[in-house]
Amino acid sequence: MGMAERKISDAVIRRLPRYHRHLAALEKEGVERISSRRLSAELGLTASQIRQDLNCFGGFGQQGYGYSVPELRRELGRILGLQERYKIIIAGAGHIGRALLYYAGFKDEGFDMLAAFDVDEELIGQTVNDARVYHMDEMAVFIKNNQVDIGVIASPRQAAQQTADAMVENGIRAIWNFAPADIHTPEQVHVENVRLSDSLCVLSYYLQANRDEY
Amino acid sequence: MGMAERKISDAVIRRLPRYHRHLAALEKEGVERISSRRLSAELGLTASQIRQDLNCFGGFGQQGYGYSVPELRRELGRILGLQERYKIIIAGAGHIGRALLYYAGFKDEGFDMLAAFDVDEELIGQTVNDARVYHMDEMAVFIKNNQVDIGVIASPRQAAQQTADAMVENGIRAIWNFAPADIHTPEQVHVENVRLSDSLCVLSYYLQANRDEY
DNA sequence: TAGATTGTTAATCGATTAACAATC
DNA sequence: TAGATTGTTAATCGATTAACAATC
Repeated sequence: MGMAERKISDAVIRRLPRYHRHLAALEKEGVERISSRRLSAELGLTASQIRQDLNCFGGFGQQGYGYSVPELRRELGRILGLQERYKIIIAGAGHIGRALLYYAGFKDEGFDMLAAFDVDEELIGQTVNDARVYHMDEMAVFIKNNQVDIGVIASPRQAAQQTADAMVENGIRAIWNFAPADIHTPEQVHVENVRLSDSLCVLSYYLQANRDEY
Repeated sequence: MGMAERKISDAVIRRLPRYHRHLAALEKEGVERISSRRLSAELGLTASQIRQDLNCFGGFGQQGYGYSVPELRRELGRILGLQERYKIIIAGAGHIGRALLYYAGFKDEGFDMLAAFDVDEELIGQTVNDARVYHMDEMAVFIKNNQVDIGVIASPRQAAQQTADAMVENGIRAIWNFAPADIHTPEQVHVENVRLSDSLCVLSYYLQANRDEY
């Protein structure tokens, strides 16, 4: 694998989970096959784009027929690495951190939330949906001992970079960042930013832009 | 306003909050001016792109000098519509909905979380960080009476489209969607999707892709 | 003035869309 | 077979980057 395959663009990767999720829903409904045309209508994309995206990874369809829903769903799951289980820890057991711990859907999708870390003595020692909250100082050792795959940053903005550094230092290669900060990491570490307040700002922009159209 | 101005691309809009946030931080530190070059290094973009982006809205800089941090911050705030206050309601008072109600930062940025709505009798009547939880049936009237600007969908996947319809019907033109569903709305309504599990899938993909490089 | 840095045009790059032959 | 729909190449479109004259 890897090597000679030409690089898949990030734009393509970001559409794959949508395909996967939609196909999973179709599969549940018992739909057996689907054309790129129908898929495009349901997802608000073009059929051409969907076929291009899928053909980055192989020809999963059949001329005149379309795609087998269960097969395509399975292939997308494999491409996304969803057959694996991932170990996750959360830095910051505040409201967002705890909400993530409670979200049961993640476990079903292969993501195990092992523990959270905080500096607030009130929170330390608590158990949230089977995950224990430890003192932040114990994070490094925990990551190493448990071979954690993904680190979530749900700590305050000021602590974000430091937290990321500690995660990277202990072998984490994927960071899910909820702090409104621009985190710098070595390039082999993938950072996925969830910038909640940025996305509210975008809503604000479009509300204003619409208002100005009169 | 509006009219003749050529349309600003969504890619540009999505960078504006990052500029704004970074400039706000610089301003707090007392930094008075900054060049596109330095800004680009700190944000991981190119200087050229930053100048292009800003010049969609006007020439805020000065040759040989750069940009005045407070002035550019102010201009970006105005462009994003952040001088206004926005009224928000949340459909779904589960863990995510409540975490959003608790996030104090939003209020500071002009976003007032007025109320939440749910069908769970246990939650109805509770007060979360000054916001009351009402029965879902009361949402429509509340939106109309209070001229709500932004509707947050933090309800289960199955209820998402129906919730969105109710919001749109009652005049909401901006939706912040946390449900893993593709919501369809009239085009004048802006939907901002926060697809948490999609972004976990992207992390999964990159973890696997890295693994395969050996 | 000399040096720095913008605003802006032109060049490049990449992503999306269109088109259609292949084929089920 | 006829109709449908893919896989794939080519055309288009848009976004990013480079370059540099203008100018503080």
